[in-house]
Amino acid sequence: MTDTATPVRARRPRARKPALATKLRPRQARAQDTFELILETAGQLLGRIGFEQLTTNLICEAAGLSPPALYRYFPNKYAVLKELGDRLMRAQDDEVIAWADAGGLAGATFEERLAKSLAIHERMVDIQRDFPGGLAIGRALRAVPVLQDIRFRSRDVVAAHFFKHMRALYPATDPRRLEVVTRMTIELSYAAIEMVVEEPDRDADIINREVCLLFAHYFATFS
Amino acid sequence: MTDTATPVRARRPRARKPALATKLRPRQARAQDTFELILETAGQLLGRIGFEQLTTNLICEAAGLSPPALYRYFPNKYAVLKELGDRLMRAQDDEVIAWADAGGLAGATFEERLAKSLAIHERMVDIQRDFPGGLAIGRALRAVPVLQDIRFRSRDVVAAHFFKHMRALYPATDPRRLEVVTRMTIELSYAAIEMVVEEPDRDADIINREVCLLFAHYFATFS
DNA sequence: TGTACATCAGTGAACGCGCGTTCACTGATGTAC
DNA sequence: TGTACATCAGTGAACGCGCGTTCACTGATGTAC
Repeated sequence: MTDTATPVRARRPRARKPALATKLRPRQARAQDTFELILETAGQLLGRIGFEQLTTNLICEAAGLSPPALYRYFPNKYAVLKELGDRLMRAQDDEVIAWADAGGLAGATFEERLAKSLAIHERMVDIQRDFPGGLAIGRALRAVPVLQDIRFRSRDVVAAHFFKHMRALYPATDPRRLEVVTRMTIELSYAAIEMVVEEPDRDADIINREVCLLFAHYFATFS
Repeated sequence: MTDTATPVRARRPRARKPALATKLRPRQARAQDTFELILETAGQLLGRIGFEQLTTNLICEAAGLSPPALYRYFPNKYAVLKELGDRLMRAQDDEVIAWADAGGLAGATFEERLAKSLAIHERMVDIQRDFPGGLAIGRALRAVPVLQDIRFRSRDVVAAHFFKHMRALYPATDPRRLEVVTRMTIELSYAAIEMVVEEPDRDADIINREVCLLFAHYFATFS
């Protein structure tokens, strides 16, 4: 006879996928303020304690709100992180796509191309640096499985725009190679931006410049 | 009169610094196996669920151990992560330092330098890919405040070795610039390695090659 | 222009769960003689 | 070579805390007439 008691089912260690969508959107001005306060507080906390220590209760306490106020808008802390991540990515994407569409990748001389890419690179650094908890958010987007899609999608959108321009600029290059090169460049740019953001200021300028030099010399070999 | 009740002290949201050192080192063969089992299980779980969902109880359950067995060796889960991070970094550092000390950065021709750097790059990718949870560990080293020092120290050690060789190879370059360039290159290499590890195989080879091309063309401008 | 009502926004207090951790213990291994 | 003892290794069971979350409620804002 088998044991009549229900056998202990080993809990399957799988990544639970928490809901990420915001719940109610605020309708009144007061509610909009609360919504923004939650995000800003979360961003600041994130920068100080890292996203792993971040809890909904802590956000509420630091924002001077009661927990149900947060739960009115966000189902859990991942939804807060997602909203922050979306905003950071969108802020950077909008800027860099506009730059590319305005011919940022093109340039008659090496110096012109270098100057243009340096300008956008510094702009990206500024955006991430000024965003509350920007560095921590960027890292969370890498490290938290449920948030990774945000980063991938952002990268893909930017890559698609870049690729369009790259093909026009380097028509003799194998498109497949060019596509991978574009994605790789964007990925490394993200890494460089994060490096600069966490770097003491005295080195930041050198790194910015050298990263752009690195890419410029590389692309000079394309045709 | 002030209230006699102790005022509620707002908890200061600061990153608590958990102890990271391992406690007892295993002495008997059986204990050594347990120690390794904990690390291997943690690595595998990490790859599946991410380090935020990782708990000591979960590691124990998956390893078929009781919690006190883990606590015999590790004071908390960060100590487990630290040990994993140390091992991954050490595995990569040892290899890349040996490569540099054997003249990996030098080469008579562009092609020779390219081939050498491609070889070490692929080796790094293999190490991280074969390491259980390697990708997740790499990300945890970036994203978890208490673990960041491991990555920084690793990067600095490698950078110091590289710099020694770089100065010899490019004596006409401002040492300060060369130092920053070295660190930046290493940082971007890490990012590229992570990108390749998470990339579908078909693109991995292209990315590997292009990253090395990127660096090779850049360094070709130094003297 | 005021009033009644509907809806929106936020609170106080508590809950259950599971995480990190520990206690008192048993069993396994090593060693002195 | 066997035995007694010390130390090492791991278990079962439980703990307290705090996290995520919810309930029933009050107060604020908007709107129909």
